[in-house]
Amino acid sequence: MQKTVPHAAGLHRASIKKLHDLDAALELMYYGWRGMTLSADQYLATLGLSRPHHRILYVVARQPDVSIGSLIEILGISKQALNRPLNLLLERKMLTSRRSPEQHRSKLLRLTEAGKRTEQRASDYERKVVSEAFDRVGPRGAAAWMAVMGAIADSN
Amino acid sequence: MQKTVPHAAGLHRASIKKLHDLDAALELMYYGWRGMTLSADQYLATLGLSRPHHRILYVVARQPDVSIGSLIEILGISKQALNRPLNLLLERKMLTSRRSPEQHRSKLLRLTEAGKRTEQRASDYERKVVSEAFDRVGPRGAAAWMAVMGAIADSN
DNA sequence: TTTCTAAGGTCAACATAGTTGACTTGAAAG
DNA sequence: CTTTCAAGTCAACTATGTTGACCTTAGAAA
Repeated sequence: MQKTVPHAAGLHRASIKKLHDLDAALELMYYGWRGMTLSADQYLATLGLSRPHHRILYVVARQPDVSIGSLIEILGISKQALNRPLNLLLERKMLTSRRSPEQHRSKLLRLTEAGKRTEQRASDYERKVVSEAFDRVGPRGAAAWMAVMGAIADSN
Repeated sequence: MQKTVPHAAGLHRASIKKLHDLDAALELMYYGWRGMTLSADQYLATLGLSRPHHRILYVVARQPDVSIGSLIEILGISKQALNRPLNLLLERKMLTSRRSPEQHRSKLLRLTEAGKRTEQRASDYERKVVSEAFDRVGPRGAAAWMAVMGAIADSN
């Protein structure tokens, strides 16, 4: 989880024939996701971190004092899958964990200053990509993008 | 690659506080990608297949007689990583591989009827999701979505 | 007080998807 | 005949996830 920093490929969009009207949209979703996360992932890799660490930092930044159980639910992964990246972040002192005064059962997670810094920088890379794209299409285009993505996200 | 069919979680979008203006967009990209691929992945799982198999089928459907080398380049993965899913598809007779008459070195890949059927169904699930979302926002919204995604995809 | 329950933590085994590196094979080209 | 190159294979590894089983801790209830 923190050793090699492999490939770092840029992977230009391959242009292949379209069989259907919507093929371009399918490919754009794939390359869009990769395009948004690529620079953030490269930054995170320099710290020996990756996507799951970022997801944890992202959520804790927005829900300070979140419990482990809630975090598991929000991230949609198992407790065991959360365990390793979470412990790495605690070891690296990007997160603190304390028991709440009243609800002594749960632990409350917070970001340290280092954690906040890292979360911000990684998320900034992603926001920068989105922001530049939004600038090209104006506020109405951005709103339409949000509407489409919302419909897709809620389609299940 | 073809045994258990785990979790199949639906994972509703978690609504967490927004620290920045564009946080909603970051989250929509994540949930959008998942929303588009979820039903296709569920279908593929019933066949013991998954995303990498679909990616192979998708490309070969659109570039019949593609060589292994080109496929590697288009998919952006290593020859060794391609090997297992590709062989499974050959064993399952979803793909055929033959040597070309003139360029006898390279192998040419094609979909069998079964391969075409599977590729179509899986891609249909994805197109259906996108199509319904596009219907809600109209052609101008769809065009804006494409423009934003194109800008994001090409941002590196 | 003892017992039950819920949250958290840990360990083992496994699946999947990728990586490098080191080969072999088979056909084309010199 | 030898070299070159595409393809194929084997091993070892990393990373991210999954189940299942089990333990610890602490609050709640009997």
